[in-house]
Amino acid sequence: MSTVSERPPSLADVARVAGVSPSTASKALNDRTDVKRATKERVVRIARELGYSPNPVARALSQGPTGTVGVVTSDLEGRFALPMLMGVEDALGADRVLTFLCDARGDDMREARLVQTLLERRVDGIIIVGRQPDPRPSLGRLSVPVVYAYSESDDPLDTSITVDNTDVGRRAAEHLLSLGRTRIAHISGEPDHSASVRRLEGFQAALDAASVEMAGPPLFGNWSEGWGRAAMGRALSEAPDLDAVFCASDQIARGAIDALHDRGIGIPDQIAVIGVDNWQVLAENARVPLSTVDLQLKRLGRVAAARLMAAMAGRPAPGLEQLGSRVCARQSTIPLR
Amino acid sequence: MSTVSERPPSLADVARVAGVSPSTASKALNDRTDVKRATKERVVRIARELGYSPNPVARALSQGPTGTVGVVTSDLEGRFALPMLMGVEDALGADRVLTFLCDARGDDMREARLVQTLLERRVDGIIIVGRQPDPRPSLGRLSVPVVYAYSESDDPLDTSITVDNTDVGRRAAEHLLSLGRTRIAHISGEPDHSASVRRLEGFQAALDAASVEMAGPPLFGNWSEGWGRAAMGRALSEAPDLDAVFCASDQIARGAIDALHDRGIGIPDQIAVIGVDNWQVLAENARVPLSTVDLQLKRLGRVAAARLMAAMAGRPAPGLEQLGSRVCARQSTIPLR
DNA sequence: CTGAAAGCGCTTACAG
DNA sequence: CTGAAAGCGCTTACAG
Repeated sequence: MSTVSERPPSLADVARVAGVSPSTASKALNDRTDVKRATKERVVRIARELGYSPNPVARALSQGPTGTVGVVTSDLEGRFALPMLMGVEDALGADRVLTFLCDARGDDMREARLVQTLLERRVDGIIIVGRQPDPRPSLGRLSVPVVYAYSESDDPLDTSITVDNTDVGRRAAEHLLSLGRTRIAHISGEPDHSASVRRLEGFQAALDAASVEMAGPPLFGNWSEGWGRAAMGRALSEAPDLDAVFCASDQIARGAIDALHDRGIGIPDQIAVIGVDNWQVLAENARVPLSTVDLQLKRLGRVAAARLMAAMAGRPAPGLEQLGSRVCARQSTIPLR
Repeated sequence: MSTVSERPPSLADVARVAGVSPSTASKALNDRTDVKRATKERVVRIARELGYSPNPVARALSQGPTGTVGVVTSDLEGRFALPMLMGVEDALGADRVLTFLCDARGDDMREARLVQTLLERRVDGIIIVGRQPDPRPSLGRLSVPVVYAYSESDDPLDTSITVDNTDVGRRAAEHLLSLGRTRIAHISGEPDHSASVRRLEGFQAALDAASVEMAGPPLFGNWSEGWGRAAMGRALSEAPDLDAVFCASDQIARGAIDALHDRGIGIPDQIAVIGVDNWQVLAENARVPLSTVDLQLKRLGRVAAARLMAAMAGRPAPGLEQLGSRVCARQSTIPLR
């Protein structure tokens, strides 16, 4: 237990001890030109000795940028926001720029209020993290830059960073094809989510390119394990000679694995299974560890933060940027030797 | 798309339009005494008309509190921090107090740096969210109040809010006993986690109180599904006449359910299963929806924030506060009629 | 009941 | 190269 510090040393304290004016001390500490080398070194040394750290509140008041950004999410319950948050933190450098995290709870009014509050707090920028990869209404022009992550803004002049879901479908297909599988079914999620639609498109395109036909029609339902269990049964009756299944989420894939297991069907020797998300706790702990397309959400967070910083520095990059994904292969597609 | 606003109106602007001095305007807006009623109303009206909102940065500089708190977590990957964060946000009121969220990534050095950064930012208080319910080193006395949530501080003079894990074990046992089960096994997690130890204690105590003997020795391993699957088999050979099993986490319980399912054992008619965490995506989607002891982490977050606000208001409550849990019954213990 | 003045801690033209 | 002065936007004794 250290003792309670009095008042933390101010610039004025440093200046007094160093025997210079506050203005000079400020310049010395901020690497401004026109400070004698010796003076600068002395000030810096004394600042360190005194344990001086500039008061960001005061600095913000006089200087402009506050060194804070706001992150508004709607998915704190879910698992998508977290990896993105970590990426944002990485890119921002938690020591330099701090993030205000606010959860809109899926309420548009609440979101508007939060954005307003962040603006009042004079954040330097805002990242809006969506919860579905579907377009969402733009916030319009604000007094600070805004970047939309995961869900794109419906205004093409805004900066949006999302997952390229056709790429997801394509990679899943190519992975299975590369293993020699040709009787591939597809179990998807909600039919009206763009994630479902785009993943199917990419999947279909890759099959087409390989002149392989999909085994049975794509099955749409929801994103749950229960649906995965049910749909797997249906897929098997549509195409009894299946040798692989592409599930549009890890939860669905977990259900599919259980359904196959119950029928005594070997994974991956008889049927290979691949999911989407790389949600570790689900994928690694499946009875057969699950191969999956990793959305690389942490990277998405990093890119979003990088674009935000660029915009704050006066270099906005309007438009939609879609990030690629990556297959993470485990035993559900690649048997242990 | 609204247009970019010029400079937001300042107090001085409001004062000028209202024909009063900035001091008077400030008092009027802040409900200070000694302002003529009419004056006050005029200032308030004009402030509203101008869309004035006080600059929190300036206010913080002159007044003291910044209206911000820091939350340092180590579990952004995991699922425990999130519900707590939501509780914190609820209690703080996201419109009044904003939270800086920082993830220490399980690195003590990084944690120390983050706390330092938060202090420099002049947060009004700090909440340290742990990732295991084991004691963690105290940060010592800081210049602002600190509350430890989930993991308690090793200094009893700090304010810590945690889950009462003996209560967890007790409730699980009482729930199963109330259903008439008497041959109850226990599959736990890591043997050296206090969560494991305390949950066993509570469980044992409740069995003792009912003069029921535990079915076989408690099984320790880790918190994973894989362990749950393996341990369930072992529990069955230790006590073939089992009629219930208390798993120390939902993940373990999921594994146990799978193992029982594979053996054709009916849940809950033959064996009832209860887990801990109420991690919805796991519990609700199990092939038999999982009964579980809910840790009420959101509430824990709310309580932690409430204690922090009390401390910031000069009413600290040192010591450890352990919060009770609650059984959330689903079909794995209560059969559908 | 109102306002002039000082101050929170820093930065930045501007003079010297 | 250095420092006095003004200012960022607000609050709070203190005088009137």
